[in-house]
Amino acid sequence: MTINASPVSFAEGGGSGPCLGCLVRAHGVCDCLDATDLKIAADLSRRVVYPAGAALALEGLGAPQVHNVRSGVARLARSMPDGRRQIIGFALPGDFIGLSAANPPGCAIEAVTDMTACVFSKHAFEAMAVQRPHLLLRLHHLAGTELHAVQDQLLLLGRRTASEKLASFLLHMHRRWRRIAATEAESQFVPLPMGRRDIADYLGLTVETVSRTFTRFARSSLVGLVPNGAHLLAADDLQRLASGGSPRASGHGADT
Amino acid sequence: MTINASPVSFAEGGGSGPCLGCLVRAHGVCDCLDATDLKIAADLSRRVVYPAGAALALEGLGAPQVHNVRSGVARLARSMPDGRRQIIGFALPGDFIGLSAANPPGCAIEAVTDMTACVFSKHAFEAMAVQRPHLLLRLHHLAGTELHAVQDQLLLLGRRTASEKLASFLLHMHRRWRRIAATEAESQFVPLPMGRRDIADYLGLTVETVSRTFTRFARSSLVGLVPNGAHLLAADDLQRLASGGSPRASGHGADT
DNA sequence: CGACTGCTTGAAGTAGATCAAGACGTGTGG
DNA sequence: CCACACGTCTTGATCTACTTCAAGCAGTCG
Repeated sequence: MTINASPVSFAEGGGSGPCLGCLVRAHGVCDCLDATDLKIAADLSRRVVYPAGAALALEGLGAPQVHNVRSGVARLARSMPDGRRQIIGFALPGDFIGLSAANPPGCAIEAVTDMTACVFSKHAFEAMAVQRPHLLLRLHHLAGTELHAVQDQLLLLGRRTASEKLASFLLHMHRRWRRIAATEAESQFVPLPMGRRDIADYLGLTVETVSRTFTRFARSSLVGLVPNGAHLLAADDLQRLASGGSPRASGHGADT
Repeated sequence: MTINASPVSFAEGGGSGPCLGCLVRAHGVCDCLDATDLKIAADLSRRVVYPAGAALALEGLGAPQVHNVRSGVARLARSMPDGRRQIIGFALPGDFIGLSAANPPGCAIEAVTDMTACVFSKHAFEAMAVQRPHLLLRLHHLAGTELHAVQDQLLLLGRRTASEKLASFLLHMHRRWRRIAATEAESQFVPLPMGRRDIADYLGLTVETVSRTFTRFARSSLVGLVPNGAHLLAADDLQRLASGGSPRASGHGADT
């Protein structure tokens, strides 16, 4: 039950500048740093490898560290004493966890897949940030984006039906992945490395409902299901569904 | 139907320093400003009176202004094309709307009661902020708090039952009001100036369910209902209810 | 005083939860 | 290689918490 994998860390600061070759730099906070500052950041951070299931931070304790995801996917979750869990968000490559992002006093952070991240001491990172208006502004901007995203999530959780939730989720993830992997910009494929349980806890549903809704989507040829992902076969129909375009009448002819 | 009340604005900058006497200053962003900066802020802002129902900002358009609530209550809401609405939050006296708070690209902002606010041009306010580390830090801190609050709301909307939602809401509002009106620190009274509809849209429920749940609480002597408010008669029971204390007592230790 | 609007209460309906098997891998060990 | 256990995903049957529909009721305001 409890996956107790321990992270493998290896300091890599001071090398020939690991950040310069960072594949996700353009999408993250580090984009606004010049070569000099990148060097400083590299010295301040350590590259850490987390196996799937590892905990980067425990719920309740404010993490003393901030993370910059290089590869893999993490989930931020908050849960209730009786086990009910709400996933606050998924952190994809390039995402920054801990400051602007979500984790003020306590959100559990766990690796969904094997992942690598740049880890800074929160304190040191903040100290660096206050010196650099560029970076501070970037963080402020990220906080705004974050806030907006989480508001959408409020609307989704409070007012959308199961189908609308799942459709929104697929489109949302598709957009996020596409931003990262510009190579396959045209691809209608959405990687879904997280399990059904995670999706359910993200959308405020049960696994069964998620599974059933996926099946219904597949039967209506809205999506093609494959292990760890989905192909969006009718993105515009999904879009209409997501925004409540066809309220209440979801049956696309394919009944029984 | 459409309440089209227009705000009454009157510039008051430059007077004998209206901010110094501001009753909510200690709770808001302005707390970190000294007399000189307060004067500058006063010159930058105008005091505006909004009647209940007035719109401070429309959904979809990024508001070009930021608001500092002096008195009264506002609601931030986002809604779907078919009318379903989710209230993102309520702004109480001392709350700051627009920057750290919620309103990046578009949340409708409406006055729940008659209210007064200090209104800044977003641009001018930001310009002032970047010059003042104190203020910027305060805003950053506020953004963190905001983010944390909204995460709680995600958990509430996604995983809590109607009773748990309402109990949480009452306790949450009680805490917030108490922080403002230090005078009545001991009071178990919670002002609820917003209507049932607003509460329902905040909690992801219907008016009927909110009303029924209130009635049930009142019958169980958990709360005493009065117009525009409630007395918390058994705050600890409510607290237990809010955190999911009641379901399946004891139970065999299923987890490790 | 009657129209309006917001709150409450009741009865009926339903989306999604819960309970309960099966199907499908996937890894382990013989 | 198979046999077995284990976890995730799917599917079906039933149940229920909340919604929807439909009145009543109490302030409020012209």
